[in-house]
Amino acid sequence: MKRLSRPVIERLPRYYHYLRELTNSHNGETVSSHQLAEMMGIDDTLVRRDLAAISVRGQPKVGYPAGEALRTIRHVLGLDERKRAILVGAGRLGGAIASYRGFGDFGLEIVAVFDRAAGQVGPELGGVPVHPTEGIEDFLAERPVDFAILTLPAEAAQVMADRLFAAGVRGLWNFAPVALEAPEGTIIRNELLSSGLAEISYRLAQGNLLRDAEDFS
Amino acid sequence: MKRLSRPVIERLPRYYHYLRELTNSHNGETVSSHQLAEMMGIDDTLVRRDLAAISVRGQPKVGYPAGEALRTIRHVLGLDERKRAILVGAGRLGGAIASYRGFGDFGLEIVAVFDRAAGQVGPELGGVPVHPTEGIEDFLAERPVDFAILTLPAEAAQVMADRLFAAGVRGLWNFAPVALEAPEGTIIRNELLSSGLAEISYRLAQGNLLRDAEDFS
DNA sequence: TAGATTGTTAATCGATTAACAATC
DNA sequence: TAGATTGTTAATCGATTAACAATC
Repeated sequence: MKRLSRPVIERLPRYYHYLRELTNSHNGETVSSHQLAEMMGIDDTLVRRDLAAISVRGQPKVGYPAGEALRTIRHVLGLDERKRAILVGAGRLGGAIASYRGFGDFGLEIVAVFDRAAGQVGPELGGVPVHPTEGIEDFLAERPVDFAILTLPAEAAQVMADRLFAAGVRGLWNFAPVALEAPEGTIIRNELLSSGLAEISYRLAQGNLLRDAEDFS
Repeated sequence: MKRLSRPVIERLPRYYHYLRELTNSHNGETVSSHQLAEMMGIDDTLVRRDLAAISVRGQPKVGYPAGEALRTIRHVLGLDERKRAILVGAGRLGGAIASYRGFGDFGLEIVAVFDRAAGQVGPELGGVPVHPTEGIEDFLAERPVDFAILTLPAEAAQVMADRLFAAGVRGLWNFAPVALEAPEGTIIRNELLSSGLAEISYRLAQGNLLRDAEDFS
């Protein structure tokens, strides 16, 4: 398969979301590009183009097979592969992520939590064992992971990121409110939640309260 | 000022972030488009274009005034205006957001937290008073807010969103893992955290570990 | 068959980048 | 002045949408 463009990659989880809704409400054997387009707030040509890009074929006059589309998206995004991760920083946000069960559907398995003050956190967080930060390197040497989730304060984030990459971590899902640098050959996704707040602020300030198709991100 | 395009709006918080770093490390009186471009991982022409769009003028041979650029972005994004919000859903994620102080720099003031089981949460969360959900309408009638932050489970989210909009809320910052519908004339931003996970999953699956300028979102 | 819907090519649109003149 | 950097116009690039033929 050709490498997908960024816009397509960003739409796939949304297709996935809506297709799941459709297939749950058992009237969802097939779905037309028009239906999906309406749910997504985009043009139906774009839906057909996206589905073609991941080789989901429809039938004229009938539509697309919803279940197959769902499975294909799962596969293309790699959601059907287990991804082992550690979480660093057992603050409130870290606790929320460690406890949230929904990521399991996306193949995520958090195998350990690390915190400077592990003792104060307790032996487990969201059912995951908590260890002191010092032990990260040893842990990773024995049990490598696919990526790390970073939920530390801004000040501590870059240092920890460097440490993690040095210890062989290949990817980082960063929730610290700072844009982190990653070395060549690794992947990083910075979730700057304040960007969302900035957008809301801008739109409120503009008095631009009209909702458009782009409200989903 | 002309209405800004979505890509520009998404870059402004990042400029803001880097400009703040620069001005903190006191060698930051002026900054060149080249410097900013490097930090952002984008072309320097784009930086000049963006700054021009918000009427920040530079001086040939010198660069752009960092402090002024910072203030202008604050103003354009409306970060210098106080935004009053309520937070609905005092789970772990809600607690993390209510407790996080950094949003204050963006003008956010969370004035109340609501939860179905307010009694179990306690009288305060992150220093904000906690009330039972039943009281939302009365509260908003007396003390209107600019928007609401939603940190509920997926099942409860749409019903609560409808309730909030009916009670006159004009904007919604939604962290529930579901894309919510908003009525005409209101704004909504859905933070689907699982989209970030999907992207990481895809990139790991592709073995595409090369970091590019797009790693920031 | 007629009608609906897919699949794809061509046109459009918008954002980014290249080129370069203006300017301090 | 010479050189560096801005500001802007033109070119390019990529994504979306329009048009429409193919097809069940």
